[in-house]
Amino acid sequence: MSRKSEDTRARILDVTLNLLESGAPERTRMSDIAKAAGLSRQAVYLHFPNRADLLIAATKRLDEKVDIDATLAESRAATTGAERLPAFIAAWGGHIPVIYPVGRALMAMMATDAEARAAWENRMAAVRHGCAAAVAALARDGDLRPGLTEERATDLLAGLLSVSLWEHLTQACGWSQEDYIDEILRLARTALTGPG
Amino acid sequence: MSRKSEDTRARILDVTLNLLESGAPERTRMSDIAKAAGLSRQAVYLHFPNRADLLIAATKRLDEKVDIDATLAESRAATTGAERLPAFIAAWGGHIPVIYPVGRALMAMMATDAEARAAWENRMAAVRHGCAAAVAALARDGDLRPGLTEERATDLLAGLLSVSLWEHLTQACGWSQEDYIDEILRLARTALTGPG
DNA sequence: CGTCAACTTGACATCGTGTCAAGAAATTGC
DNA sequence: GCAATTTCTTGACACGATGTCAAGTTGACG
Repeated sequence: MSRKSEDTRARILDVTLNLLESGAPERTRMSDIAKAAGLSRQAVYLHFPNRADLLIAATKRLDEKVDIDATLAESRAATTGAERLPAFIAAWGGHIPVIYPVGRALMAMMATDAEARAAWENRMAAVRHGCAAAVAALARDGDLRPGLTEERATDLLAGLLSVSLWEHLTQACGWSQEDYIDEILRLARTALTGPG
Repeated sequence: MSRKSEDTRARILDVTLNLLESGAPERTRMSDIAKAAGLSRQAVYLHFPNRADLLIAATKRLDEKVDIDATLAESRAATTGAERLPAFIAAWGGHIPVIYPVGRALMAMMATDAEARAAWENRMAAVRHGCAAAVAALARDGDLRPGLTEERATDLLAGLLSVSLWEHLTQACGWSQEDYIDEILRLARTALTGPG
């Protein structure tokens, strides 16, 4: 694993992310990626066994770049549920547009590729984990709406923070990111903590 | 257009719906459909120009079968917004599991096929129309939360009633249909009419 | 100089969609 | 009941994309 090989690998991933972000996600065939990286199509296969693995690696690279952990640390710092919920929603909600292009490509592969599906579900499980933590904080404070189990509340919050709903409101309906965050927060609050 | 041709066409559509509903939606290639209908693959192309058109026709056939219009008429009969909202949510929410198998196949095609995308968006526009009507009824009664425009409220309601959210809660999280309806109704009420 | 890793070139297999042409079988019209 | 027309079959083929294989080239480093 020489320096050069690592560089090429990184270049492939960067180029892939660029292609996905630059408007035409259907133009990210293996040959498009290779061309953009200044390589032959086969050279790409020397670094990634298949397209699914390449896309998954690209999401991981993106995570490193934007340091999602640091972003989420902020919400983990909040002690009370009432503070943690908006912090988490702002953090994840703000991260969705960043991962959306590559997430979209992965979601498109899910239909056919089991590996892509597993990778995406794995990422969503991580989000769910964050949801569960926020819900637990609410529960600890006794703020959870009566009759709502923590698990149910987590399901609900994860649903409200799904990429699909974000896509619907911001992409299809044209909401600003700010409006999206505000409305989802309001929704989550009333759904989880009940009226009042 | 003889009787026989119509019959064959209908048989193809029924068989397609059966395949989609019967667990293995990825096993609905043109050849699978043909085999299940007792036809050659090419015969299917004599009735439908391509897979997208076939799936779209299948959704239309499904609509006829379950008479979605009759179902929605019930919600249209409600006069006040407070009555109309739950009626509409129950009607559409109850319809989702019926159209889910074919909707899923169409959604999977959306990534590549522009025609499939247009067909699905067209259907979703119809749902949005129902959402708008329910929102309008609330607005007429003065029940809409202050600061929320009718359009925004419609966006929100359509998002809450999206197939994706239904899929997440009932398929991924295992909620019962009843729990789903209850929770979405509660969410919609608090989101649209505000606390109280 | 020789070796090894990275890369290229070009051919090929596979899968699913969609097309085409020639002919068989069934239905319909007269 | 026969002829015309429609429905369907058989079998071949093109295409686009993924992924594989084999042989050869280039360049760095000891």
